[in-house]
Amino acid sequence: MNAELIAVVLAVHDDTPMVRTLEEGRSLPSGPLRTTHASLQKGVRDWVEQKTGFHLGHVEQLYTFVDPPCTDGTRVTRISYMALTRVGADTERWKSWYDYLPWEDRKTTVSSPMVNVLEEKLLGWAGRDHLRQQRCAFNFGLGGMAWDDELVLQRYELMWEAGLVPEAPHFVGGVNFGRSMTSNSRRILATSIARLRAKIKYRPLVFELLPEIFTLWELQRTVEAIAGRAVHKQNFRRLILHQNLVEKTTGLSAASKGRPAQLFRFRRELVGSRRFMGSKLPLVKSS
Amino acid sequence: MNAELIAVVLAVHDDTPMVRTLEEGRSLPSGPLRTTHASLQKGVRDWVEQKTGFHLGHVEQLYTFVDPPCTDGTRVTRISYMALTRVGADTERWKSWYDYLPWEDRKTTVSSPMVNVLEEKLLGWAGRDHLRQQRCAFNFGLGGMAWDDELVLQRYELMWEAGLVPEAPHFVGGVNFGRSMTSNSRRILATSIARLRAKIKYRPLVFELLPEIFTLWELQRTVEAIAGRAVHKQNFRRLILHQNLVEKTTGLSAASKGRPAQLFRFRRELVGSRRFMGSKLPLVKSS
DNA sequence: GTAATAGTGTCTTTCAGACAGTATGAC
DNA sequence: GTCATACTGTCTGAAAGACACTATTAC
Repeated sequence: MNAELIAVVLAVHDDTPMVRTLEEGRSLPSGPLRTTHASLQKGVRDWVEQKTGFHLGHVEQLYTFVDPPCTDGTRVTRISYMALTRVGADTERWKSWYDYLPWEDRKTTVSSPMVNVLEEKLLGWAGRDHLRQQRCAFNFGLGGMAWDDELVLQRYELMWEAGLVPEAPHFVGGVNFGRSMTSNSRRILATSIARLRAKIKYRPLVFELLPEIFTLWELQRTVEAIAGRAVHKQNFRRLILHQNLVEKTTGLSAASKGRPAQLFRFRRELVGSRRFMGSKLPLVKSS
Repeated sequence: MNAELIAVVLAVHDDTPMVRTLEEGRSLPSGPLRTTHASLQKGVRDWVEQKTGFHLGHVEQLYTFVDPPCTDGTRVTRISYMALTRVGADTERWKSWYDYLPWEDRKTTVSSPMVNVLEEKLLGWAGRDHLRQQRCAFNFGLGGMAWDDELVLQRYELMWEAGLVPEAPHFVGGVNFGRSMTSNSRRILATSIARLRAKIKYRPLVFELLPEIFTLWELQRTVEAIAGRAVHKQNFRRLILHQNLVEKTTGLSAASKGRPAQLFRFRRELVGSRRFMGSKLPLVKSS
């Protein structure tokens, strides 16, 4: 056994982006590549679907790394994968992304006390170093710079470098920003979120996280959950409808309040022959 | 030895994007991960720099895959990397990308006989299958659809599926579109080109392929070589200059013909704290 | 002067972003 | 009717895209 597969299994449940975890949320599911597996991707699908019973809608490779060599000279290769699924209700083992990376949720935590402390600590680490200051400003959207939701990994790595996460050997202690995980699992989670956030802007991946039939408002809330940002409603609608990637179904949503919404279906046959929303989210200015 | 590193070493020489090859251009350099290597990336740097003497400016992981298991149950994990360098003159071992993927060079080969035959064969394969037709149109920019320079891998895979490359087990024979390579090397090359084309649009990677001092025209020609497309000169200038990522140097270029050009230097200190050209190339309409 | 390349100014079209208003349900 | 949510139409300002023009060299 020389290759280990790590899976970041993601779902969105109740407008919260969730990740499937083990050991009270301290690690990610992983398993060895078997000789019966025809490929790495098939290996991931196999044991995740077997173990959890979930159907994985989209599986994609993230990153490969090696452990330091064992005494006998062999070393384990670890290959991380992102997988999207629709079920995410088994709430014991599913945790919100933002439990681990709370600063990534700009929808609710902008200028929260946590973020204020975080920015303060970062700038303290930067000190008079102009380059560090620039990196902090760019990656965390400080000093008037725009927040870039795709820089998830860079932000985690900056936190690591600054010793603000327990995973770092030079952890300064004090406040804990989000739950930590064993070894580099939180880093892998960050990689996965970054990839997903980047990709939903040009590939129709959101639909893997939604039920077959959905309203535009549900679609928007799912995108917002993933991006961690509020999206401009009317412009989002315009964008989606101009793409012709969704089509109306006959029904209407059961509205508890207000006017019932039109239901839509993803035109799945167009995967592989269409782009999606032209690479940008229609954000609202407030963020 | 259970992990093998494969390197796609790229450079741009004389406005031609080059890749470093072995065995008369039929394979890519590769080598085993040693126990002395602290990480995969260090491993790649180590043996490429040792073997070739080139300094690698930027190294980035591409994709990992496994061979079918050996009789003893072990299987080799192969991890591919893209590496950028500035030297690319040892012309024996360096080949143009477009020798292998000639249809990717839209600057010179749009509506060439080769492309015409290629499109014809693709549509022949698609037949009456509407989905296949759509995929061909989308990926190869047929029927009025725009050419997307980032779909390098998708195009190669479509060629493979259609049996138009000798690497495919169901190769239909006849015309060879570009040089083929052993095993899946051409696929890895395609992955690398796709990654680079995508990334130069938002990260300042081009400068790793240019000398320290360059003119805007040289910068543009390097970008064009990579993207395989002609770029609108004035709009490209505007884009670059508005980014503040390059600064004038005192000198002027030695002009053989025409007015000498201003020389520029990349503000390397801004890597990691800047985007680059806002995610789009200013193309010229003719393409 | 011409040829050739470098560089500037500006017009037009497109689209992101924002706003105001109408429609349809529950009560 | 009010409240709440769904949906439509349109204005504006900032870029993308395109075009016309000036500048500086070699000959």
